[in-house]
Amino acid sequence: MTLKQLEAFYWAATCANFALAAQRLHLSTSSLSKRIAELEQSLDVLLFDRTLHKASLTESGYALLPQAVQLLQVAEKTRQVVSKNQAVSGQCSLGVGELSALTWLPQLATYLRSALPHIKLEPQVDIGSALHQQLLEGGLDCAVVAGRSSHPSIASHTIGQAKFEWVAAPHLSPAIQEVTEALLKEHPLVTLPRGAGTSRILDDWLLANDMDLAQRFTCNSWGVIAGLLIEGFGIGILPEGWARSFKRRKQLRVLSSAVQLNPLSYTFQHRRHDDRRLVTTTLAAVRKNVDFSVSPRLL
Amino acid sequence: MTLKQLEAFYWAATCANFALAAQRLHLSTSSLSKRIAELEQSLDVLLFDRTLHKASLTESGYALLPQAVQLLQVAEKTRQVVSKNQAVSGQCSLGVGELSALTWLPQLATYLRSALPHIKLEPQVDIGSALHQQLLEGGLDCAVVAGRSSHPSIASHTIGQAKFEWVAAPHLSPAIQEVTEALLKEHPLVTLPRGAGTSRILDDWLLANDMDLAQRFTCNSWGVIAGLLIEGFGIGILPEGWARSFKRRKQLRVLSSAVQLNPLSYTFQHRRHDDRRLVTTTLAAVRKNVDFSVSPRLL
DNA sequence: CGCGTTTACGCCTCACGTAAACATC
DNA sequence: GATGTTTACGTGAGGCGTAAACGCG
Repeated sequence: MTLKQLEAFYWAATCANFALAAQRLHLSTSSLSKRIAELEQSLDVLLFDRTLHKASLTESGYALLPQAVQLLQVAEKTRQVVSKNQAVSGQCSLGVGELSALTWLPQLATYLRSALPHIKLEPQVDIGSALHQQLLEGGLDCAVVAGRSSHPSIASHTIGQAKFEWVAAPHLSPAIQEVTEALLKEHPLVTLPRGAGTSRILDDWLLANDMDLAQRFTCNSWGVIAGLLIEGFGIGILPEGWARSFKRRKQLRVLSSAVQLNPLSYTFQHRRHDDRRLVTTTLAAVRKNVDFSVSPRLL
Repeated sequence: MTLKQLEAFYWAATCANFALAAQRLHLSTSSLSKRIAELEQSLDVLLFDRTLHKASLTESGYALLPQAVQLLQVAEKTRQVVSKNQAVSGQCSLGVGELSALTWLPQLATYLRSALPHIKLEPQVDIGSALHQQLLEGGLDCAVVAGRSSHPSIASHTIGQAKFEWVAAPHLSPAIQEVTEALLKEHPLVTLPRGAGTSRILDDWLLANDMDLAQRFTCNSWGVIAGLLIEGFGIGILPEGWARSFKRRKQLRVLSSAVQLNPLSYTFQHRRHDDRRLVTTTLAAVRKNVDFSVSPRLL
C-alpha cells in the first residue's frame, strides 16, 4: 500500500470515471488502472466492481474511502509542517461563471502570474450548475459559484457579493423610471437561463413584489443580454459595474424599483476533503482579487 | 514522500543507530540511508545532522517525527479497516525476564505456534532494565517487565502478578520457622541483582519490617539462586511455583513472615506509537498465557 | 459500434544488496 | 582502529505510456 495508490484510489472513487481521474493525476488510464489493481492486491480486497459498464465502489471500497481521505490529509499536513514556505505549484482548474470571467478573473490571473508563478491557472467558464457537476465528477479543482452548495462533499466559502440594477434602453418607454408590473407585461424580461445564480435574484424580487412571471427571454451569455437590452429588445438586470458603464455612455438607463434587488452571494467551492495547498492558496488569491463591482474589461 | 520512507525515518529517528533501524526493517544499512536521503530530498529538508559521530535529528526532523507517527498509525488503521481477519504475520522480538522465561514463556510459544503460526516469536531473555533499554533503542518489539515504565515513549499494560515466598534449606537453622532480623543477620540473603523487579519486592518488605539490609549475595540467574538456597548457602525468596515444587521434594522449606511479601506486577511494554497488529496480537496472546504461579518447566 | 477498463509489451527508472570509502571519535 | 554513515555499482522488479483487446450497453 503506497500513498500514490491511495491517491489514485481516491480520485478513481470520486471522479466520474477512471479516464478523468487519470487526467487529474497526469497519468494514463492504463497506469491508473494498474495502480488500483496493485492496491487491491496489496490489501487483498476488491475495491471496484467491474461487472457493470462503469467501475463502481464495492463495500470494501466504500469502507476504504474515508480512511484514504484521512491518510492523504495527514500526508498533506505532514508535507506542510516540514517544508514550510515552499513555493506552491501545480495546475489549478478553476470554474467560474461568465460574470466572474468578465469582471475580476483577468485581475486574478495577473495577480497569480506575478505573485504565485508556479500555479498554472486553467479557468473554465460555464454556468453554475455545470461547474458544480464538474466539481463532483473531478473535472475541476475549484469553482466560484453563486450561492453555497448543498452537496455534502462540496465545501463552500463565501467570497463576495454581486449587486444588480434594473436597466432599459433610453428609448424604451422613456417616461417610465421605475420597474412595474405593467412595464414587465409590455416588454420581455431578458435574462440568463434558469439554473444561473441570477435567476434566484430575479425570482426573489418577483416574489417580493408579488408579481407574476413576465415574458422571459433567456440567453446564456451576459454579452448577448447586454446587447439585447441596449437594442431595446426588453428590460432586465445587469451587474452594477456593467449598468454604470452603459449608463455613463448613455446606452442604458437605470430604473428604480420599490423593492431593492438582493445582492447575490458568491462562494468558492471545492471538494470537501481536498486540502491541497494549491486549493487553499487559490482561495486566498481569489479572495484578494474578487470584485464583482468592476466594469467588465471588454467594454 | 512515501510510506516506506516515513517508516524508515521513524525507525531511524527512534532507534539507537541506522544499523539497528535497518535490521528492524529487514533492510541493509545502505538502503535505509538512501531511503532517508530520498525523503530529505523529496521534502527538501535535512532531517538528520551527520556532522557528529552519530546521526541525530535536526529541528525539522523533530518536527516531522510526530507527523510521521500519526501518518503511519493512520496507515495501519487503514490496512486493518479494509483487510479484516487477515492473518497476522511477522517476526516479533519479545523481551522477557528469566522468571517469565522459565514459567509461562514455553506455554506462550506453544500457543502461538498453533493459534498464530505466521507470527515468528523471537524471545530475548535479560534483566528488566536491559529490556527497557532495548525497547527504547529499537532492538525489541515488546517486553514483559516488572512494574510499569515511566518513560513517555513506552506504553505499559498490566498483565499479571507474581507471588513470592521466603524459603530456606531444611537443615538451615531448622528450629526457626519465620524470617527474622536475626536470621537475616546469620545467613546471607541470596537474590537477584539490584535493578531486577524482585529487588523492589525485597526492599519493600525490608522497609515494612524496619530491617536493615542483611548481607546480600546477588546473582543474575534464578537457577543459581535456587541452587544456592538448596545448598543452604543462605535464605531468600522464590516465586511461589518454585517454592511449592522444592517444598514438595523436601529440598526447601517455606518460611512464614509477619509481613507478607507484596506480589510483583508485570506489564507488557512496547513503543507507545507502535500500533502494529503484530504487537497488539502478541499482547493478547501473552494475556492468554501468562501465569507466574506455574512450576518452572526445568524442574 | 461507443464507451470504459484491462492486458500486452517495450522502456526506463528506482530500490535493493555487496563492498568499498568516508567521517568521527 | 572502531563505529557509524554514505557512495559506487551491478542487478532485478516495478511503474510508465502506447496500442491493442476486451466487455458491457
